[in-house]
Amino acid sequence: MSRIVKTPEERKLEIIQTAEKLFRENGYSKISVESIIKEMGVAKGTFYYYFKSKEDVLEAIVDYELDQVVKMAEQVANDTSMDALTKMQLLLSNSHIGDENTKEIAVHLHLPANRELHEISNIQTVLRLSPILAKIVEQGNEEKVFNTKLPLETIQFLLSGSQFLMDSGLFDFSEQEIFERRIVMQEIIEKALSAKRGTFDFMNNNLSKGEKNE
Amino acid sequence: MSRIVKTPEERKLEIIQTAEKLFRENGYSKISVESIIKEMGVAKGTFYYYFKSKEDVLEAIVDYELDQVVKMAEQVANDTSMDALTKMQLLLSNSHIGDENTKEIAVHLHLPANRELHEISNIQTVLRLSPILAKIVEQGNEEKVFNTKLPLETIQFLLSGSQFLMDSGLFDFSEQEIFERRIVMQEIIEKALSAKRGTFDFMNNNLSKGEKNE
Amino acid sequence: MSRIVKTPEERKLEIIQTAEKLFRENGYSKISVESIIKEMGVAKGTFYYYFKSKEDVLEAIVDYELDQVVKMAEQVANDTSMDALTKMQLLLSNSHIGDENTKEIAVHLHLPANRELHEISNIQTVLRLSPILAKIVEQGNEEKVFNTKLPLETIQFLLSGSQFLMDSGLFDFSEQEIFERRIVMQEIIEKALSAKRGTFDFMNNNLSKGEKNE
Amino acid sequence: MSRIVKTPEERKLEIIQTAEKLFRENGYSKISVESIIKEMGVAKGTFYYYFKSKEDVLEAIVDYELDQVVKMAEQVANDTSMDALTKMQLLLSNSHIGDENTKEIAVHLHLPANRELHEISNIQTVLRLSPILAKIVEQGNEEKVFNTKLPLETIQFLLSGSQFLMDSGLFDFSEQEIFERRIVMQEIIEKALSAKRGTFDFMNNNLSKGEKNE
DNA sequence: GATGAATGAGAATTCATTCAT
DNA sequence: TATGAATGAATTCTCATTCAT
Repeated sequence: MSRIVKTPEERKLEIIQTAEKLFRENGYSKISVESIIKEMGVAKGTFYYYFKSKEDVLEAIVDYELDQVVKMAEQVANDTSMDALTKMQLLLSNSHIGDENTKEIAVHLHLPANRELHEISNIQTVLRLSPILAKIVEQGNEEKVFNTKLPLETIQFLLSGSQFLMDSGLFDFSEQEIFERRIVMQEIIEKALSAKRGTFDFMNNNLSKGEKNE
Repeated sequence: MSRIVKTPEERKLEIIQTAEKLFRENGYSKISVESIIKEMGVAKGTFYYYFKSKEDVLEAIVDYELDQVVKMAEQVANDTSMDALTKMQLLLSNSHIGDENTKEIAVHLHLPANRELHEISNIQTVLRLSPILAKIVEQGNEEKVFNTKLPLETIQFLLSGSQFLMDSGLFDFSEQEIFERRIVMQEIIEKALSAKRGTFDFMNNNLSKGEKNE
Repeated sequence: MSRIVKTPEERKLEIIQTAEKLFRENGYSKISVESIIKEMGVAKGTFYYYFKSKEDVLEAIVDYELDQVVKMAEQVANDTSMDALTKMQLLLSNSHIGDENTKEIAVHLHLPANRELHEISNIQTVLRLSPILAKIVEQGNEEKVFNTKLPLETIQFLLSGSQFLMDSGLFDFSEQEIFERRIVMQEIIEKALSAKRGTFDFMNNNLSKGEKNE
Repeated sequence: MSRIVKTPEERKLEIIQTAEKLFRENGYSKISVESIIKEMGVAKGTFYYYFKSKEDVLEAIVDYELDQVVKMAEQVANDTSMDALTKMQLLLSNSHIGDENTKEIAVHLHLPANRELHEISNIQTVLRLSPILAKIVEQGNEEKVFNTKLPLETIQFLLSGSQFLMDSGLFDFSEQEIFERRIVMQEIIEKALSAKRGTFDFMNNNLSKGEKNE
C-alpha cells in the first residue's frame, strides 16, 4: 500500500477521531484495532507506533474530548464581561443560543455512546467540570442570584444526575421523555442553587421545537 | 475430582454469587469463565449447564440483586400503615433504623464495583426503583408533605445523581467528602420534592456517629 | 474438525514429541505454535491447554529427554553386578554393545539440534549426568582401575568437551573428523581418569565400521 | 534531533559495541533494533544504513571480538623468541602475567553472556583458535616438552571443555567451584599434551591471590 | 447432572525492515 | 549520511463455547 506520510500530530488525531467514531458506533469491545486501521487505510504498525495499546487510545479519546469541553468551559467561566447567570445558562443548558463553540459542549456531553467510553467520560466530566461550574456558582452567590452553601458538592450532584440520566445512550428515552426530564432538571437546578424560579427556563424559549438528540 | 451434587437452585445461586464477587473485584471483562469455575471448584461444563453464556450470568447477577431491592422497596411502598415521609426516609436514606432488610438496600446500592456491573445495575436501579419511589412521592403529595409536579421524572433525576455520584467505586471520595455530599443531596432532595426543610436530615439524627461506608 | 479426545498424558507427550521433532529440524525460533498444532492436527487451544507458552514446551522437551537419559544412567550406575569400567564404557562411549536402552543415551546425546535446544540440554546434561558418572569414577577408584582426585570436576570437564565438540549440530565435522576426535577424546578420558591405556578403546572394536551420526 | 555526524568506522563500531552490550545483558532475541538505536540516540535508518539486518550485527560482534583474540594469539604463536611452553601458558591460562592484550583474551572468553552470542562465539573461538594453538603444540612436540599425537583434535577437545564449562554465564559456579575446575582443567591439559606435571600450574603461582572472575 | 479435554475464531501486539524526506 | 514515520507479515496467546464421556 502506498505510504502516506503525515505529521505525527495529524496521524495521532486521525487515529483518535477514527477510533472514537467506531467506538461510539459499535462499542469499545466490539471494535478491534484491525477495524480501526482498516477504516483509516494504514498499517497495524502505524497504530502501535502512536499508541501502545487499544486501551491507550480510549484514554486519549476521553482526554481529548474533555480537554476541549473544559477549555471552553474555562473560557466562559473566566469571561469577566458575563454575569454568573448567563454563564450557567451557557454551560448547563443544551442551549443553541450561542456560537458554534458553545453548542459543542452539549454535543459532546450527550452523544450516544458505549459503556467504556461513557463511564470514563462521565466521571471525568463531573470531576473536571465541577470546579469550573462551582466557581460560577460562587460568582452567582456574590451577585445575589444564587444562594448556594456548598457549591462544589451541589454542582457535582447536579452534574451527576444530568450526565447519567440524560446521557441518552444509557436510557432509551423518547423525545417526549427527554423533554420532561429536562424541565424537571431545570427546576431542580434552580431550587438547588436557590435561584429565582424560571431562571433556567430555556426549554420553553430555545429548545421547544424539535430537540435533536443524537 | 469428587463430584459434589447440589440442587440446581443452590448451584445457580453459587455461580451467581461467585461470579458477582469476582466481577466486582476485578471487572467483568477481566474475569474469565475459567476463573469462575476454578474459584468454585467445578467443571466448565457445569457453568454452561446453568448459564448459556458469560453475559447471561451478568444479567442474572443484576436481576438477582435488583429483585431483592425492588421487592423490599415494594413492601415498604405498599405498607398502608406508613406515611409517605417515613417510607421515603426508609428507602432514600442509608438509614440503619430499620431491620436488616432495609439496611440491605443501602449496602447493595453502594458497593464498590466495576464498570460493567455498575452501569447495568445503576440503570436498572433507576428504572426499577423510580416508579416505586414515585408512587410514594404521590402519596406524599396527597398527604401535603411533598409538592412535586412530575414525581417519576424528579425521582429519576435524584436517583441518578445519587447512584452515580455516591457509588463510591467510581469516585474516590474520602469519608469527609462523602459526608458533605450526603448533606447536599439531602437538601436537594428536600427542595426537589418541596418538602419541609430538615425532613430528610437523617445525617444528624441517625448517621452522625461514624458513618461506615463499607 | 472432528474432536479426538486423548488422555492428558498422551496429549502432552504428543505435543512434546511433535514440537521436539520440529524444533530439531528447523530450530526453535523458526517453528511457530501454529506449525506445531498443524502437524498434530489439533486446535490452537489444545496447545495452550497443556502448555502456557511456546517456551514452556521447550523446557518440557529438555526435561523429558534428560529424565530418560538420567534414569538410564542411574540404572547403570546403581547396578551392583557391573564393575566401574564396564559402567563407564557403557555410558561414556557411543558403544552399541549393549541393549537398546544403552544405545538410546548416545542417540539422545548426539542428535543434530538447534541453538536453544542445544545449549539448554547441554547444560542440563552436564549438570545432571556428572554426579552419576562421578559416582562411577569413585567406584573405579576403589576398584583401582581409576585414580582420580576430583571425580566430579574431572567428569564435568570431560562431559563438557564431549558434549560441546561432538554435538555434531554445532560443528560441521566429517565422519573422518569425528572419528579422529573420538580417538583423542578416548585418550584424554583415560589420562584424566588415570586409567590404563586402551581401557576405553572401543573405537577400534565396536564402532570402526559405519559410525552413524544421524 | 540534532544530527551528530561521525565517521562510518566510528558509527559502525558504536553500533557493534552498543548491540553487544545489550545482547549480553538481555539476550539477542530479547533485544530489538529499536532498543539499540534508542540506547545510541540515533534513528532507525542509521542502523540499517550500516547493517543490513539485525543478524548482521550479531555476526559483526562475534567477528570483531574474535578478530582481536585471534590476532593476539597469532602474534604470540609467531613470536620466534618464545618457547612453546611460555606461549601455551600465555594463551591457555587466565594468567595476568603479560601485557594488557594478553589479559584481554581471558576477559573476552569468559564474559557472562547469553545463549546466541555464546554459542556462536564459543564455536568460533574453538574453530579459529585451535589451529593456532595446535601449531604451538607442534612446536612443543619438537621442543620435547609435549608429546601429542593429534594436536589439533586434542586442542579442540580441551578448548571445548574449557569454553563450555568455564564460561561462567552458563553454569553458575561459585569462586571456589571455579577454582577447583581450573585445577582439574590444568591437570587434564598437562596429561593430554603429555607435558610434565605442574607445567601449567599457574594457579599456585600467578592467580593464587584473589582469583578475580570478572 | 457433571466433567474437562478440545475447539478455533479472533485478538492484540511485535518488530525487522523500508522509504519518503 | 541521517531521520523517523510507516509498513505488514507473522506470532503469540485468549477465552467463550462445545461435546464426548
